[in-house]
Amino acid sequence: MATEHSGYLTYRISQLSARLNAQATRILKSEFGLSVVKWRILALVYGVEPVNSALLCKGLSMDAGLFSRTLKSLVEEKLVRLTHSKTDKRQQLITLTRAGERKYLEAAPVMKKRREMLTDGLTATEHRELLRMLDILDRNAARTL
Amino acid sequence: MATEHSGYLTYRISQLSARLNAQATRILKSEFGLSVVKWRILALVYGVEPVNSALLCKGLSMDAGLFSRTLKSLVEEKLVRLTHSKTDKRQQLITLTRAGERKYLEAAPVMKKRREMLTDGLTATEHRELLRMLDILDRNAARTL
DNA sequence: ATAATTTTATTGACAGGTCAAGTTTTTTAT
DNA sequence: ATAAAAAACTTGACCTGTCAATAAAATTAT
Repeated sequence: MATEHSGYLTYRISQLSARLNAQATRILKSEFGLSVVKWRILALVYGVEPVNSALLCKGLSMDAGLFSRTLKSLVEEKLVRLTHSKTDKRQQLITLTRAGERKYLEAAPVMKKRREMLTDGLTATEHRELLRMLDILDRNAARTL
Repeated sequence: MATEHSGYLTYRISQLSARLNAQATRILKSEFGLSVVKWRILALVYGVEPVNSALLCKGLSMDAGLFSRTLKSLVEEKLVRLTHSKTDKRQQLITLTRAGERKYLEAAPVMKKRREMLTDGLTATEHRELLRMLDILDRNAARTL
C-alpha cells in the first residue's frame, strides 16, 4: 500500500515534516513546556537581542497573527520582554528575560542533539547536497504554476 | 536574517512542506474544488477500487478522525461511494463514482505537471538520491529521542 | 462458551496555523 | 501641507489536523 505513492515527493516531504514536527512538539512540551513556535522565536532572539519584531517575523516567514499571539504568551510567561522603539512608535523590540535565556540554554543542547541524530547516516557531503536540493525545490515551489 | 537558521534542516523541511502544501491547496481548491486530503484519497483509490477503508487510512498514515470526516464529505459530494463489507460488518469499501473518476482524471495531469516542475533542475540521479536521503531522515525521525 | 482484547469507525474537544479586517503610525506622492 | 499608500501590530473567524472517548463488531485467550 505504501508503494503506490512512494514516488510522490511532495507527499514524502509532507509526511516527514509532520513527523519531525510531532517529535519536536513532544520533546519541547514535555521537557521544557514550550511550543515549536515559541522555541523558534527564543532560538532566533538569543544572542542577537534586541531584535526588531517585524523583521524576525518576516525572517521566519511566519504568519503575523500567529507571531503576535505567540509573542504575547511568551511575555505572559516572562520569557521575553517587549520595548517600543523610540523612533517608530509602531515597532517593538524583543529581548529575552533571564528566564528566557535560561530556558533557551536548557533546551538548546537537546535540540542540537536531535538535529545531529536526524542526519545520522548522512556524510557531510550528502548533508550539503541535501540542503542544496531543498533549495532548488524551494525555489521551484515559489514559482507559480 | 535568513542566514541564522538556514542550517536548521528541520526548519527548512517544515518551511518547504508548508509552501508545497499552500501551493497544492491553492491549485486544487481554485481549479477543482478539492482539498489536499480529498485529492490524496481520490488519487489512491483510483485504479485499485474497491479499496478497504482502514488499509487506505493506514497506508496514508493519516489520522482516523480526519480520514472519516473527509470520506464523509467526499460521499456528500458524490465523488466516492461506500459499501459495507459482507464478511466484516465494521469495514467499508471505497469506490469512486463516475464523477469521482472524472474529477481525478481532470486533476491528475495538472498535479503531475506540478510534480515535474518541482524537480526541475534535478538530474534523475539526484532525484533518486534525494528520495534515499529523505528515507534516512524519516527512519531517524522515527527513533525516539 | 464467554470474557478480554483488538480492530474499525465516528464524534467532540482542542491546538496550530491561515486569512481578512481594523487601528495606529510612518512614509510617499501630489 | 495634506492626502494616499504602506507598514506594524492586533484581533476575530475559520479550517485543518491531533487526540481522547465512545460504540459496534471481530478476534483471541481462557
